Amino acid sequence: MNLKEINEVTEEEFLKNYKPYDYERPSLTVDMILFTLDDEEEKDLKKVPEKVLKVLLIKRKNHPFKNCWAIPGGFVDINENIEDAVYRELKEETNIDNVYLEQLYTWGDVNRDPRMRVVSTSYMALVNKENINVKAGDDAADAAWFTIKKKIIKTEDTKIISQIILENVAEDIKIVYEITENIEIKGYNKNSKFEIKLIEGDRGLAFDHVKILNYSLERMRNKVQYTTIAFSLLPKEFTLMELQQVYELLLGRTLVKQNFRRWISPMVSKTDKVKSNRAYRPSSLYILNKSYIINEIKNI
Amino acid sequence: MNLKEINEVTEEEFLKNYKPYDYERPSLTVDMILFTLDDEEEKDLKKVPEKVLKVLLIKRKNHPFKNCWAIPGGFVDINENIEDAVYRELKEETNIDNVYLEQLYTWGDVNRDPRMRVVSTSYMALVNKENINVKAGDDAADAAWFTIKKKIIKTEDTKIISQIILENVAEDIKIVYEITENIEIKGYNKNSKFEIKLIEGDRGLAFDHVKILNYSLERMRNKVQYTTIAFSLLPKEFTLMELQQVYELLLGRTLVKQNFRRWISPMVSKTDKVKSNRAYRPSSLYILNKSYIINEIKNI
DNA sequence: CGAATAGTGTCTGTGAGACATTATCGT
DNA sequence: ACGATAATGTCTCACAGACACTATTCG
Repeated sequence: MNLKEINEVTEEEFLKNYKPYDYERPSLTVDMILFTLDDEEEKDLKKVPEKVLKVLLIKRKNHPFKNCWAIPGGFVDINENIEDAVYRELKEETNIDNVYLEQLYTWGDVNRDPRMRVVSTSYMALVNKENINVKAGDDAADAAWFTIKKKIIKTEDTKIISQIILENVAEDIKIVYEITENIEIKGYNKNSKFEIKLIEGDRGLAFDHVKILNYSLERMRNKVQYTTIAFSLLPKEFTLMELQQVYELLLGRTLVKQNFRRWISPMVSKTDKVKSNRAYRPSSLYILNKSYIINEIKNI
Repeated sequence: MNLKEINEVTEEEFLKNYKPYDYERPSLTVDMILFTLDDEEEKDLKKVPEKVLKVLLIKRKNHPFKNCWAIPGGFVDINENIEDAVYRELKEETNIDNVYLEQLYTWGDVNRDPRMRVVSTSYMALVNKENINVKAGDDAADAAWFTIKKKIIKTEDTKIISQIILENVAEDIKIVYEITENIEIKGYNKNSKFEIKLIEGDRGLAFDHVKILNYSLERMRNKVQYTTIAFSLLPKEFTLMELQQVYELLLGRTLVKQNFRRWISPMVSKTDKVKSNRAYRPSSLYILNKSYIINEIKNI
């Protein structure tokens, strides 16, 4: 044993005497982007109601961004895993329990929050509206589902201009953002910079929450193509037409009926129930074959 | 104006008087998983050298996990964006500058670090070894490239057993972990739990770094299929055989030559240079067409 | 010349896209 | 009967997989 080793402390001793340096640390929060599906009003009984995508927002009752709408979330406790925090917050603000929350991204810019340094890890879930029951949390004056749409306005080589439209008819709120995505090449990857501008609505969303919503829409559009998350938006039993509507909504393009059915057919099973409350031939209800949740599905 | 509104403070006043509550906060670090490609020794001039994937690890010179190998990284400063921190650390430990670092995941379990609560956001980059020059940072006694391989041992319905093998011949180190992935269904998503066991080597990697490496290998395998990141591992000019080797290595399966060439052909352009230092017909060097970096490529 | 890779040609089956047709419901 | 969707059928074209063959280099 040489001199150096004699002078060394063991890991046990080191940890016993360890005092964290007294430097400042960021606060850590979690955000949950909850998406759900809803039927648009349709009086004509001969037509299938259109589906719309909705996102859960809360109205902040405290400063900063008082009275602005925001993505629900909260602080992570020092003795709490991040995962546990997000499931706790989810349970506090809705009654949801058995949902899969997927970690999306961690937002760590210095000036995200005007109060202090706050780093936020965002999670996303797709839920069936019938299963949940939203209640406002501590920091929320109100909670409401907003329809969310992303419209592509213009695409160039390295620039994409789009709009994010958030709307709640009951509250009479419409918020429209214009998002300019500038694509840079860094090495062999693309790296986008976003410019965000509020173009309609009295006030925008709190913090950098538009950016987070935009990111989660993109992630969802990708995931929908090779997983079965789209099914989370529908009840256990659904018609193939409803399922197709969901895919069209999430992908942002129309699909040819028979081709969609051919693609989806190995994943679903027909039940002996039918849905028949409208002025056309009733359609069979289908369920998802469980094995397809585990294995990645073929690209649509 | 009602009584409530009279009593309200403005956001400006609120922020001026805001004192952060004195609760404990986690420390925040970044980890960088750097992958590169290397030729395996091949004396037979008639054969093309095999490619191996390598990952950069540093040897910790302080407690905890003193003398264990670890993923390079460091603390995020309170006045520093997370992104800036990871690029700063990258520059400090290597001389890399113009690489794209992709955020992977944020690890937030309470007991990740025996000293205190540390939350870590990990980033990944694929680099060409020729462009970089690794130097050990402050907390690192040493830095070295380890070959990394993931072998599937057994796959069942909801359980996958694999091994992660890390090796450095110069340092005479071989570390093997067995990873058992238990797949659960949560809603319409899969949710994996991992059991990790060191089965070869004097000591394992520091902290939860095997878990992070495992995650990044999976992410890379996915990304390789619809982006051009594989090209980051090669020099600007490469042969189609080298490129195929990279794809085979990252995907973990062999590809048929002509099919691979047909698939890759729209993405690359032949230069008028050739590579000819071995005992067989020289091969043309190719370059990637820049437009394919931006647009997503077709699935392989 | 031999042993290896470079590079091209081509057959085949699968499956996506598109279009067409019949069946069935409520009004 | 009408207007809508349900459900099935089928033609075509693109392309992935597989295999075969020739060309070229260095030792």
